[in-house]
Amino acid sequence: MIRITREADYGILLMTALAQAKGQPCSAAALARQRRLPLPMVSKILKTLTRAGLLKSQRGAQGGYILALPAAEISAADIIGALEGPIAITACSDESHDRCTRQEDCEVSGHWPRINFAIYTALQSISLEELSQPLASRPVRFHSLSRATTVRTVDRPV
Amino acid sequence: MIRITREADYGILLMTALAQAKGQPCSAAALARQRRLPLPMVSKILKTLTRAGLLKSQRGAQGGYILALPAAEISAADIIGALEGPIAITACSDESHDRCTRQEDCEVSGHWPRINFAIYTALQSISLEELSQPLASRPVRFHSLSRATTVRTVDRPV
DNA sequence: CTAATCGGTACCGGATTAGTACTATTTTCA
DNA sequence: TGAAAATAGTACTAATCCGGTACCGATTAG
Repeated sequence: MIRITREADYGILLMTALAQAKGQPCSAAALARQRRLPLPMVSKILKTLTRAGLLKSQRGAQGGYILALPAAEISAADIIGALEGPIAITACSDESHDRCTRQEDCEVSGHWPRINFAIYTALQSISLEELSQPLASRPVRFHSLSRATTVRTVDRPV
Repeated sequence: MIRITREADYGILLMTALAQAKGQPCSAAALARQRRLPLPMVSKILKTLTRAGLLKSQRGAQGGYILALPAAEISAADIIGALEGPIAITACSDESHDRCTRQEDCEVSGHWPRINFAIYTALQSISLEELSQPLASRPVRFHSLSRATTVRTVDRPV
């Protein structure tokens, strides 16, 4: 399973909360209560998102965080990217490519960027605005994605 | 950064090797040598891919592995899915959804499937055949994906 | 019957991540 | 002017997860 860190997971939860607050500043404590997440973690994440330019912070009493941009202009890729660094898959395809000493033999190395780009595009096509609209009809349950018809997979217990 | 396990990474390397071998059975040892990967790991991965129906195995002397389907009919999603389970992001969106006790408060929970589906589609659009063609022009270096224009991210040292 | 090869399970060490604690800085408000 | 509220930053710890290994059983060719 492709994975992102819990930090990014929480990040999306927090950003949607802020999007729904529509301009009203929210303190880290209020957000943590609302989403039932550990406060220190929430603080940390909000700080990172602020440094990334996705949030604006106001210190002092009555302070808090607000979105730095309209929700429509923030994508899932932005949020995840801010919290996890550049969106890229695999040890072989990020900046630390140097240590991949078998580059010459690694015929696919040049192909990972294509895969990464596909994923990046997919994530960028989803805006925070969409994510923060409580969906009307109850969840279409995609949870186990149907596999390709020609192929069966084993379902590992997770 | 979004990550897959090294298992899936190796899996793609091995599958491309087998695709290039075009029907000629390859032993685990031969593949490990060719790709310079640790043999036990290679064994493990090939076994999993076989169980998933992507490879056929032949035991005994002169045995080995071959693709179970034409390379054009195998996608990156198939390979990654076989090695990592269903393609899904985050603890909150897979089968073990039960343990996500804050489901009611979690407005986005219904949206993860959309994100997952986008990624799944992106991965499925890339066939093993494409991946195993040594690309003519040397790698377009996407390595650091350019971020959204409106947003700056901190580059964590990886 | 022997060697080669795949099949399966159990286990360990190390890296990464989640989470915490503490302190400094800034701002509001009485 | 001082106290309280809130963010900012850094350093640290504990637990989880993953890569990798070892070992033995099963199967087939010659």
